[in-house]
Amino acid sequence: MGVGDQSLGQEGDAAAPGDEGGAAGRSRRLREPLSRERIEIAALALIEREGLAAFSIRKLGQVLGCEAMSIYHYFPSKSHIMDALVDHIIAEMFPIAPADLPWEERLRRTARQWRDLLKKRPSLFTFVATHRLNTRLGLRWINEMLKMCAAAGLTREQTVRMFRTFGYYLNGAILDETAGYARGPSTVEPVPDDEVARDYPEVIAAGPYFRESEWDKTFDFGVELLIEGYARLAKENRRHPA
Amino acid sequence: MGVGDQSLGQEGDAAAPGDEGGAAGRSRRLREPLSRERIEIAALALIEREGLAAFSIRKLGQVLGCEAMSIYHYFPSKSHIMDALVDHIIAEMFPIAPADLPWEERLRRTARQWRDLLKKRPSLFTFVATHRLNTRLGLRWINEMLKMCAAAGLTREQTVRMFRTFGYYLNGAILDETAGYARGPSTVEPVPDDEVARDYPEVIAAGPYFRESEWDKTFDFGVELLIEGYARLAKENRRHPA
DNA sequence: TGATACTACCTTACGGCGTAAGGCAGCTGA
DNA sequence: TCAGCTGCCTTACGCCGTAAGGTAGTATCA
Repeated sequence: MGVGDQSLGQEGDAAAPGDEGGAAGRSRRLREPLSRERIEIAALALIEREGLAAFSIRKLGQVLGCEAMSIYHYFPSKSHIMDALVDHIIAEMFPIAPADLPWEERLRRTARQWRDLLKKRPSLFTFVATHRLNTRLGLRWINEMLKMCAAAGLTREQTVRMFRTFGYYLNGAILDETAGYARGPSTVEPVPDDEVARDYPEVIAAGPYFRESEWDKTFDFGVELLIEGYARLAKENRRHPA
Repeated sequence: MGVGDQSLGQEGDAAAPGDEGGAAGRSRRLREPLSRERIEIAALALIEREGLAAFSIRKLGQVLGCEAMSIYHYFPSKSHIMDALVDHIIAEMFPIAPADLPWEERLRRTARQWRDLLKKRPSLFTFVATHRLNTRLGLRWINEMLKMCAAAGLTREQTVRMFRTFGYYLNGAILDETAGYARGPSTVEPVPDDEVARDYPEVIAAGPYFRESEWDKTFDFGVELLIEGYARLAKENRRHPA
């Protein structure tokens, strides 16, 4: 896959190669035209296949059967692509949990939904977690979530802190599961097992509950703890109205 | 700062330029010799000054007054440097909160300590959060934290889930404050303010509590909620012993 | 019908990156 | 005196994002 074989690659991937005239313009016809949507979908797939660090515009071009610079006709920079990808997965967070359910259940479902969604795209999530959700779609989602939290019956201030702390927990949990103690790019020189056993007995004793099979339960443990906390606050508010 | 002026840069930065012989070997003497420690400290400073994305071995070399490849004499790769940096800041987490304090207070203090430490190094934290703590020092810290959690009087299983969920919350919170809604590399094309006011009223209403001045309170809100949750679990255990 | 403008995509080139391979000066011990 | 080692430098390779400018095909209008 050197530099010299681009035109070959283009024609090779395409269908119906009957009437090739030989001119560069001809071969362009043979594949589906580019579009923002096509670029985004290919990028999402490439990122999860090769990892965030290995994702590049040039490789994306290879996958799409075009030159790297052609992509810049649809997105002004790589950052703009990344932004579009974040938006792409936020779109999958709609519709949110039905409004006729109790707020506890809605929160639970949203937590699960967000987690399931992002664990399908672990590589992209390491990007999502360290960037903003300031797009229109992101704001819409935050807006809906704030309404959901308001239904718990807390003060406005408590409602916002509830939204924030629940989000903290969610993202922290997913990040840990995604890039955490068990998977992903780990320390270059890990500590040998026998040394761990000798020097860090608590870690060993905790081992069974660190396993991936326990992640679901640990995640729910925290979610329920927080929901109970919010509910308890709401009950106190009712007992001592401002 | 082109490529051709390396040797000039070396001699210019150094002290005591009295006896320069002119040979390349001479000028080397004029600056402090390299060492792992010196490289780590320069790297930490450079990362916070220029950001994680802009951090490179070549720039690190410039700062240190040496060629990029000289650094590879002390670290086999950039990844190894990053690992050393993570270890460097974990070292600052010792000593942990005194063991004679109640576990609630120890947890509170550790939360604050971890948060204060990482907020001083926001750029590095975006790396820490998405990587492992599998070094000896990291394991030692986890080991101590597990002991701290065990003092709450929960079952072994609950203790581990407590450790995990508290860590989820901590890292999620710090990450959000570090790369969150208010700062850092945001969306390339932010939504205009008047559009936010029109379409996302809940976000506007929540605005006052999203401000940076509220972050401390929001952080503590979540910490206390979790600690109360753990304490309540412990009390239930005492009422219904296994 | 032919000129014009626009769209979609390609070519070339630049400066930066991590790092493999190898060189070379100065010191240390034999 | 000389071998070997330490500490650092030189060169080069194949990546990267992207600025600048080209070019073929299509649509529009005279």
